Amino acid sequence: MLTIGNLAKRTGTKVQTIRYYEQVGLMPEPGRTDGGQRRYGDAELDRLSFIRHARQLGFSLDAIRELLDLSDHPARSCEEADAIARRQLKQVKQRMARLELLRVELERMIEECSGGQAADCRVLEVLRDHAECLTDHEGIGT
Amino acid sequence: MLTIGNLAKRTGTKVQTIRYYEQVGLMPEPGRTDGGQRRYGDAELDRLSFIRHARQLGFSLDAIRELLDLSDHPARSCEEADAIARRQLKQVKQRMARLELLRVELERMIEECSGGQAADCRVLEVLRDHAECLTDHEGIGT
DNA sequence: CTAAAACCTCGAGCCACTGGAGGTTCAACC
DNA sequence: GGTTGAACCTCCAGTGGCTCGAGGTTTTAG
Ligand SMILES: [Zn+2]
Ligand SMILES: [Zn+2]
Ligand SMILES: [Zn+2]
Ligand SMILES: [Zn+2]
Repeated sequence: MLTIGNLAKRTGTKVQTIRYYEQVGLMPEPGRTDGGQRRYGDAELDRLSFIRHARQLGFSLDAIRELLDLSDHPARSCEEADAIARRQLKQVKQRMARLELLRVELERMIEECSGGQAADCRVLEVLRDHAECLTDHEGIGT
Repeated sequence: MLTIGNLAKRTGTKVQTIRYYEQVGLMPEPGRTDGGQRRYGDAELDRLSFIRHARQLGFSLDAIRELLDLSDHPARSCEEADAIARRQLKQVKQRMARLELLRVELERMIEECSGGQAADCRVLEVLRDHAECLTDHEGIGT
């Protein structure tokens, strides 16, 4: 029987995160001691490892919920699992493509700035005027 | 004089976002009509365009605050602006590197799955056991 | 003058955690 | 068996960067 702290250590998770997963229904409510502390068994260790691994691969908690559900029903078709993974891959590729555009623009403006006063800063100039950019950047951020 | 709606249209921003920027001190408190509605001039148009463009390039609102400050003080050195841009570039590169690792793992597990039952799904197998992965993925998500 | 489009404020919700306050339980040691 | 201190508990708030909705007011075109 594992305490929540030991489960956390074994899976590289924070204690609060485990309680959060329980709260949102990703982890089951575990058994408790007479004093009310959580105690976990091997099934929960496996489940949390699965969740953490899927998170590291970028899956959302909603996606993980579905994946766990499929993993719990071995007789079902794996079509859905594959579809989730393909969606995830597509998203990753899209993000990479957008980041690549950002990289190019950032590198260019940094390279072109020769220092001095803010008035002549190439970085600030480009930010003030998108016409200085080579590419469009639809969407924001990431 | 621009209404908030027109300013929004011209910059590709949502009205609520403009109000949010005002709330967090990125946009100044504009003039108001007698009835209390916001009215903007060209300075605000420029400022919001700057903010939006910087957001498209992935800068955080905090970074943008500093960049705006420098842009407002042309006599200052541009060292700091360049440093902010370099930090941003570094972050972009790091994210791309991490996404590339995810891409490889996702592609591999999708390719190796030959369909059928969830019991034999390669996607689920890999999620259950990180030993099936080729790379480590420190950090989570993105 | 009326109708409807656009504006206003305030509050909550999103994702996936993370941190803290204030209190209780457990385990090890003497 | 008692003491200590680490680990646990619940509940609440905050993060970033918006986004939406309710319920009400102002503006503007016809
Ligand atoms: Zn510069
Ligand atoms: Zn641009
Ligand atoms: Zn499969
Ligand atoms: Zn792995």
